[in-house]
Amino acid sequence: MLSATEENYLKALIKISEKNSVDGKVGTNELAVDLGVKPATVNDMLKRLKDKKLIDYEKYGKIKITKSGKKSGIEIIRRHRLWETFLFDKLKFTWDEVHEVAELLEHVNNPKLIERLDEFLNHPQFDPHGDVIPNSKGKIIIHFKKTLSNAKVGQAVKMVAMKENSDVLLKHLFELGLGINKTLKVIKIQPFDLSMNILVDKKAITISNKLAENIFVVCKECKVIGECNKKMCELE
Amino acid sequence: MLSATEENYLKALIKISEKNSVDGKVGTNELAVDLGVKPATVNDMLKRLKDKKLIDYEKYGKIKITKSGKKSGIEIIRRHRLWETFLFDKLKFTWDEVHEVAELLEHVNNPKLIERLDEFLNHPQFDPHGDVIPNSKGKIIIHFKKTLSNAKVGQAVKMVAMKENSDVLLKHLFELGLGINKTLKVIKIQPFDLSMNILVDKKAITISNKLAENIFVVCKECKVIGECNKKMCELE
DNA sequence: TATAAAAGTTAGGTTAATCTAACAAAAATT
DNA sequence: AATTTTTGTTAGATTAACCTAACTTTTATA
Ligand SMILES: [Mn+2]
Ligand SMILES: [Mn+2]
Ligand SMILES: [Mn+2]
Ligand SMILES: [Mn+2]
Repeated sequence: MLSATEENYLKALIKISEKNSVDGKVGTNELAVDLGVKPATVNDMLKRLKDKKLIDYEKYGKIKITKSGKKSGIEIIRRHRLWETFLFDKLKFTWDEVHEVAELLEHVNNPKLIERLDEFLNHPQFDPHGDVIPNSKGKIIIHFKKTLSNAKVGQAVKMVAMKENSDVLLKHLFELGLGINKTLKVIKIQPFDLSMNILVDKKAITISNKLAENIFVVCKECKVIGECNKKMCELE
Repeated sequence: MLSATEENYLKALIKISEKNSVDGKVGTNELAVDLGVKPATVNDMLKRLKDKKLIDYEKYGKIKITKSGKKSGIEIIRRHRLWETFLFDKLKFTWDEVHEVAELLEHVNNPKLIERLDEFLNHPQFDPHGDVIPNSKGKIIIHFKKTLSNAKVGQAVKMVAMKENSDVLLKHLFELGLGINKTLKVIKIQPFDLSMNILVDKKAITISNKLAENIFVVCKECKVIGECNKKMCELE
């Protein structure tokens, strides 16, 4: 059994090692900054995590999460993102409110709860920020995401994520009636500035090329999103 | 801010003092047994709870929860019962599975979460065990519950709770198609053994007087359940 | 009422998670 | 290569929540 604190270390380790994509190794100070604690505190915890075989680590060396550590960590990320989806879809929290509450809910460890929640939410693939929700086997489906600016006239695409999570972008999208999982159909592209006329919820709107470059989409017809731009998808 | 442990002490205190209805005072050992810890541990915590003005307590004296302690405690009970309702109504957990998970979820302290959950569940008044859910002001609507055995021929009543929560009773009710919030109409009462013919979901069933004495009901017509057997309610 | 039983307290110890302050090793810069 | 900066470790404290063992007070009962 993992404590909430240990769970947070694993999440942080996964997040940072994804950023440090060279070798996926992480430093003590880096972890301390991310978790908002002192390096001495991290050092203590590293010993416990090593004992539990959740990390590989030698004194003065770099930290590397183990297979087992990653498995647990991904499970926490799954819980976090499912709760975010619940809060957004069902309880009508806004995009920027969900994270804080999910930070608490993610530590409630009951497998049946998470499976039932997943079912209740209709096995969502993305959380409200467009991040992929790992499946119940801990597998993260890799999405070959393209931006809306790659879509062609006449094409229908599904919005799956945003390039950044800033408030200005979010508010802008909200005002335009855009959001995760919405279906967009490209009506026209202006050759001059590449701005697009698109159809959302039967309403025609115009969006700039700059905005289109910040919206990740997948081909509407693709059932298996992970295989999107391989065979049938028209997005390039 | 209260820790999960402190919250559990307040819940236990409210539960036990309701049972010790003479003066509502509780002893150290009693609390220890209920919480599954040693009396010495309780003694430690009593000092902390007293410092936080959540209990009144003098050395070798009895423990009495304060106004403020009760307010917090009822808030936890509200969360617990709302989560139980969520698990039962939305995630299709069974009656006997919800408590364990709600024990964890109840400690997630976010007011907006609870208000939204309450809304999402349509402001339920009872949890899946028939216990009253305190409202957002911490008020517990007092129900003048009567057992089904008090109902008269021709009367329609709503099932609100069970006298006990045993598995045998639950299974029996389930097999008969009975459950919380179901509307029951009394068709006939056998003078010999007081067994009842009742209508549930348009189906006629027969139940023994013993069972009828274990089912709490309120008059179907009463909007304000708390005022049930005062004015309009036919139940006596 | 004296004594035994029950209830409650205290002292001293443990563990997880945090801290500060001092120190040591590794890396970067001159 | 020497020095400085950055990074990481250790020692020693603290706090909440638990424990055991010994002790004290209250209550019950012979
Ligand atoms: Mn988040
Ligand atoms: Mn967290
Ligand atoms: Mn319960
Ligand atoms: Mn609890």
